Amino acid sequence: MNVSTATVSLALRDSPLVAEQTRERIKDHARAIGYIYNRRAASLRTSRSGIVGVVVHDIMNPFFAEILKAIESELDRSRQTFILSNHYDQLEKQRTFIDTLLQLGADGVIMSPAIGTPPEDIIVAEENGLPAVLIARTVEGAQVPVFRGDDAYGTALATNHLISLGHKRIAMVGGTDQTSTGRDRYHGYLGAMEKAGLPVDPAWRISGPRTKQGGFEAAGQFLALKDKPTAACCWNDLVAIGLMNGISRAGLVPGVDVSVTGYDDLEEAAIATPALTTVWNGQREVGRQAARALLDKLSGASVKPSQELIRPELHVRQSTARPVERS
Amino acid sequence: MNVSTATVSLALRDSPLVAEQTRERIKDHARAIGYIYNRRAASLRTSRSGIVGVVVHDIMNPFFAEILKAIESELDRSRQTFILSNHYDQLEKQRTFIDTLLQLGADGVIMSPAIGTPPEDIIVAEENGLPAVLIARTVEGAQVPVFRGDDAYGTALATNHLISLGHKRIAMVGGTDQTSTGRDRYHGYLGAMEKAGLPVDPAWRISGPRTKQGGFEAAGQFLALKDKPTAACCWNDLVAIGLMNGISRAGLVPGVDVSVTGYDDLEEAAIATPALTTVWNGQREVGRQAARALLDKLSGASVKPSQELIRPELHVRQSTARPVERS
DNA sequence: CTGAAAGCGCTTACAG
DNA sequence: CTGAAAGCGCTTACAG
Repeated sequence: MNVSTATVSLALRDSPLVAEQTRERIKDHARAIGYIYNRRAASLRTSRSGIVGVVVHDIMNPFFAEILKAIESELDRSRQTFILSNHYDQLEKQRTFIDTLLQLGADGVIMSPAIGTPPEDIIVAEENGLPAVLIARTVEGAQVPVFRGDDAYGTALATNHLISLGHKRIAMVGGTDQTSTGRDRYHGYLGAMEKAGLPVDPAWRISGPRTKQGGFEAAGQFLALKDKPTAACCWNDLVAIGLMNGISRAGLVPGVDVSVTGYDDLEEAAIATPALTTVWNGQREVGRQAARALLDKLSGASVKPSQELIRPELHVRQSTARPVERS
Repeated sequence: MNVSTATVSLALRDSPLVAEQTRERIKDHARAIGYIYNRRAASLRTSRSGIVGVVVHDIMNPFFAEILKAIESELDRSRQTFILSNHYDQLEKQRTFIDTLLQLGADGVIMSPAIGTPPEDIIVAEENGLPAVLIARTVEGAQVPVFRGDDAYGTALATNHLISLGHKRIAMVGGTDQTSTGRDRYHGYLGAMEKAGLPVDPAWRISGPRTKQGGFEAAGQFLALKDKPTAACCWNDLVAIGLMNGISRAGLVPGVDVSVTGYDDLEEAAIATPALTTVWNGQREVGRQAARALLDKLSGASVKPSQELIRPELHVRQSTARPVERS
């Protein structure tokens, strides 16, 4: 060939500094010998890796499915490789992952922070050249952009819907107060009840469940409540569907004997039996905007550490109806 | 500090070549200045990256959840970083991913190959130093280890169970003949029917659906069959649950009017209404063994390109019962 | 037990 | 438009 490595390097990256003919000749030859570009070497030199990390509680949770898909398609477009990881709400796992990203020289990270994430964890990452963007949950004190749904508004939507149907005793099933999301959703429910002048019995708060299995198991507790509520405002669709399954198993009919609302509007909500009334959470938007914000940061734009709240929408289906007064 | 970089390098990796005192001094100092190990540089030098790629159709599909978790925990133990990707059964996406792995100098790849993967794709990867292990699906002609369930045996289990309950007209809903899995499962069903001397109407094969949504939509087609089958042997749990939802929506009772079997035994199968009779597929074993095999390959052991078939088990629940003869 | 030197495969000024 | 040289941050023989 008789060209210098510099020329090869430029040619392969389509630099106009190389004559078209030379460029083609080099490219053909590269293809012919099965040349494999060594990104480690390039990255070592440029300190850009083309890698973006994404870490959430559990990538297998369908709640994240749409978010991740949106992130994936945004990043694909910018030819960034993305590395996914679960932290299962364990700070240690999250730290190990961030460490790995730093060692690999990742360009940035999108994270749904684990419960108890101190702002320092994020600050340290940023100081070491790993810009971060948060999704779904906030970390107080971390000066980074956050993208999530307006959770308080969303559960208020669901609760108001139940109230307007005539329900007065409404339980809130699932979720935990240890996350900003959990607190916000609970407050949305409380606020709606208060505004309607309805009393709230602390026993109506069944906290904890976050999965279908959890919702299923919570059915027993729910059905055993004295002065049983006529409706349940659930933490998410998984809990709602599990709860409905548990209610069916006990011989009652969800959507008739007990009204149930979900949260997230998973694909599954529409085909559940009965079809689930739920709150659409804008997951796709969350993913898209978070990825965009990170890419902006990477290209040097100054992204201010704002809270972006996506406005949820109520999707009414068959799992909610007027209360049946048993006398 | 006054030590050479060589000493630092050795000290940080706990080499016995460095005096304990020196080692501690170096480590303390590294911590103090917030030293971050540069894996790109190390990898460039050693040509070992500590990265393993995993690519499947869709990581959000719950079928892969247990497999991925098992792989994750095996790889974690060997301190390998794993990079996950979806190929959505698009060869191009799969190729791009393998290319990325090659460029990053990944140590190996575990893949559930996309439909139509030619053996060359795998051979090229291996020749470029990226050993591969397959899960769930086989690629004829690729000399690599494969780990999957014994699909034909599994659907035969389900079909025989239905036959033993007295069903004679049994449909097979979902899946595609374009994958080895699809063909194997269909053959298991066919074989069981034949062995029992039962005729099979080609119209009973409703191929295609692989998701809950797909199963839900297939309900219409199933219920419209002339001489409607009394049972459906489904491609997987998602299809089965979707089908049951569709059957309910049409006013029939799954598990009574129509018996339904699933495949995979997802967590969800046990809490479906009715609880789903299904075939446990040994996902955890598949993931564990595949990861082990790859790690063995990485550590230089010679791993023969065998087919490892995990033996499935039937889990009987409430979605199957004797046929109701309507006269 | 520790240090000086070479080299992994790129990219980027700098010369020509 | 092309080439020679330096350097990114490690690890690994090799000397001492």
